[in-house]
Amino acid sequence: MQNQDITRAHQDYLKTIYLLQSRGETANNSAIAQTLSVSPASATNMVKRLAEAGLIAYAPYQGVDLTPEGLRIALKVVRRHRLVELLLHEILEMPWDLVHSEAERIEHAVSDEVEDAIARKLGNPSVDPHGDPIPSKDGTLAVRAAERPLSELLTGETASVARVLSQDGDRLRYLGSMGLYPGTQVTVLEQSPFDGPLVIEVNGQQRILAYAMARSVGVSSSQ
Amino acid sequence: MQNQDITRAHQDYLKTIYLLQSRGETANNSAIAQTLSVSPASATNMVKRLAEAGLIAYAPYQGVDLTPEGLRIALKVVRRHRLVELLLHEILEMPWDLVHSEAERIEHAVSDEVEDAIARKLGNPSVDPHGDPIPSKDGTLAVRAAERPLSELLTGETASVARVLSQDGDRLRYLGSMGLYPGTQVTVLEQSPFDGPLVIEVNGQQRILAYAMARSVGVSSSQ
DNA sequence: GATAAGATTTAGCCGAGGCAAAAATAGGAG
DNA sequence: CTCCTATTTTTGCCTCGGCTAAATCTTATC
Repeated sequence: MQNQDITRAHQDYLKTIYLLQSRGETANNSAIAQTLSVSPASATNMVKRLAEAGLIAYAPYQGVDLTPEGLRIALKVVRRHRLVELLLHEILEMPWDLVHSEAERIEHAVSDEVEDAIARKLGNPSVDPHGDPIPSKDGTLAVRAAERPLSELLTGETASVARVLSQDGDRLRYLGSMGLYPGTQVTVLEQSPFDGPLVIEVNGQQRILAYAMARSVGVSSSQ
Repeated sequence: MQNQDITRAHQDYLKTIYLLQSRGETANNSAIAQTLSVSPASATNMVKRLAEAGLIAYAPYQGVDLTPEGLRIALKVVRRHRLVELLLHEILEMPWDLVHSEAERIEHAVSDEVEDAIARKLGNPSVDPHGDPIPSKDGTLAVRAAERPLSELLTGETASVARVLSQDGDRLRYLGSMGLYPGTQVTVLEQSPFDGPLVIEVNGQQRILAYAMARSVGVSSSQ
């Protein structure tokens, strides 16, 4: 049907809408425009075209929602993005703070065959290097253990890092430098009041972590 | 300077011009248009823009030639293309007849960092899965042993496959199915006159090969 | 209910990179 | 030297996906 005139731009918009919604934000025009570094007018324009193509439901001034077909494409793009991140990180051994922006371009050049080959090589992984879940081929997401921000752990509590939400290279590198990768165990030793910094223990080392940073680290109950 | 407004289209044209010239053909308008599956008018149009950008030398009706800067970019694209082919074939274990067309898209999404990471992982290879040489980072090509078509071997002569020139998936798969990969030893047992088929021995097996196919296999003296 | 502020949409524009049809040129045959 | 044919270029057009500025709608506040 509307098979293969889905351009890079279409994919980027659909992915953005999906990601905004999946993290609980409303996918309104300004959010889309801002995420894609595009003017609000351009976003409106593209949103109208996506609606015409049957990929989103849209009524002027009312925000947007993915149709089943739009969701299918968005999940495909997200899957490719995260598989590429893993390929770059695990096989090509690139630092984890670089892989996101690289994957942003490569995801659009990956075919079904390459997608399958990467997944096979990596053993059909279910999370990417930041702990974000990878949609399966048929568009389902693995159920994940309940997650809360590291900033909300109780003093003395231990949990394991489930995902790291920042997209910013410098912040990622900083968090990585103290060992806060998905899978790492972390204990909160002390918490300052009024959203102050935390003292945590990671890999036997004590560290101080700003509250804002701790909010971008998701943890789940150990084991 | 003219740093980063080199689009995918620019890269494709420069690469095409380079490849045409490197295999001895003149890079005239029709050849470029045909290779890129584009109308002659579009080719003229783009050629003019590349000339304005200082990437090719061009005078109307006189054909084109790469400037040093244009050559540099073309070699970079070719390098990325062939590295991606190897990545797909050797690490992701995709069949060799698929990797060319996949690399055609991925090459444009690869940054310097990813290029380096692939080369590192593969041990800085100098040829791709089809035996085509990979330009080095500084734009030099390894000197290769003299090559001639398999069709020109003398009866009884043994040589080793150096490269396989076809880009066509079916033909590649066919040649691969009889073991004619770069590196394989091949002996000509018999040749029919008037450009007739050859009888060859590959990996201990006797095979019959059409003259036209034999022309697309380059060989060099064994060892 | 009126209004100001903020979000969204419309209007009109641009450049990249395609196309087809028409015009111009090159180059070989006479 | 002239003419015919094939190639190349010009012309004029189109779509995609951006942009700014202006108009319009929503909504929160009085």
